[in-house]
Amino acid sequence: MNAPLHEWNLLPKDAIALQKQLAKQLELADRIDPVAHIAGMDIGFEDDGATTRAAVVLLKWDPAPAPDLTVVEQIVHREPTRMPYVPGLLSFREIPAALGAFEKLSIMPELIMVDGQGIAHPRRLGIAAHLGLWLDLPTIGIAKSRLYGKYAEVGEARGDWVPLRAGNDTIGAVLRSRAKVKPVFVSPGHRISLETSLDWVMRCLGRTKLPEPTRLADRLASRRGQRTKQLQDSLF
DNA sequence: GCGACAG
DNA sequence: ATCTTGTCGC
Repeated sequence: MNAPLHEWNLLPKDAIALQKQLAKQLELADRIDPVAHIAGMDIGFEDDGATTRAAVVLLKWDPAPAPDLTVVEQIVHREPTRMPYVPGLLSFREIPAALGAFEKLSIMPELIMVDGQGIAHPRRLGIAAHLGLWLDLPTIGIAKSRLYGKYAEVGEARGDWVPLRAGNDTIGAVLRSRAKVKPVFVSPGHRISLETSLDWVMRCLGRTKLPEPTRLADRLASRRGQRTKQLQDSLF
């Protein structure tokens, strides 16, 4: 599964054409193996953007006796940044480093939660969808802000959600993952439906806005998250 | 033509 | 995304 450079270093027009082709291969019906492990993935940058830092956190999922998630592995993988950020083409900038991190994982998960959009994208190929296709694994996109789609106001209670739509299609959901806090944008990536995506996000929610897999990956990928963790650890 | 625009 | 302390609120 080595990623040839030509697959990622594309001119915008070619990247856009490729997205349209790949989107046709997405499966939006559930095709998920029994879930034993869930991974969270996020990207951060260092050296003023010169280095891309991919973080993957692997959690063990225990449904009984009480739903529980336990961290079993954490990977941080660094690579030189190869593309600038272009709205709509995020996956070409971040996936290469993400793949490097997944290759270092000793166990592959049955489900991946990605920081970013799934199909809630102008060409239905957000980073979660693109990664799901490449790894051939179920993926869910959980973004902290909107890239594409229209939506009505969401209720204030935790668990309330409204559809995120584009034309006549529902491409995701705007979910109030925590009472009175800005909602998150959930959209299926690959091999999963929106309903199941929402179920998993709710099941992985602690008392924070982001579900555990993405929250932990976020912390591992970001500078401030590392500093905060070290500070907390030093306080025992 | 004028905004909007994941991370 | 990143630069960054304290501070307001549940």
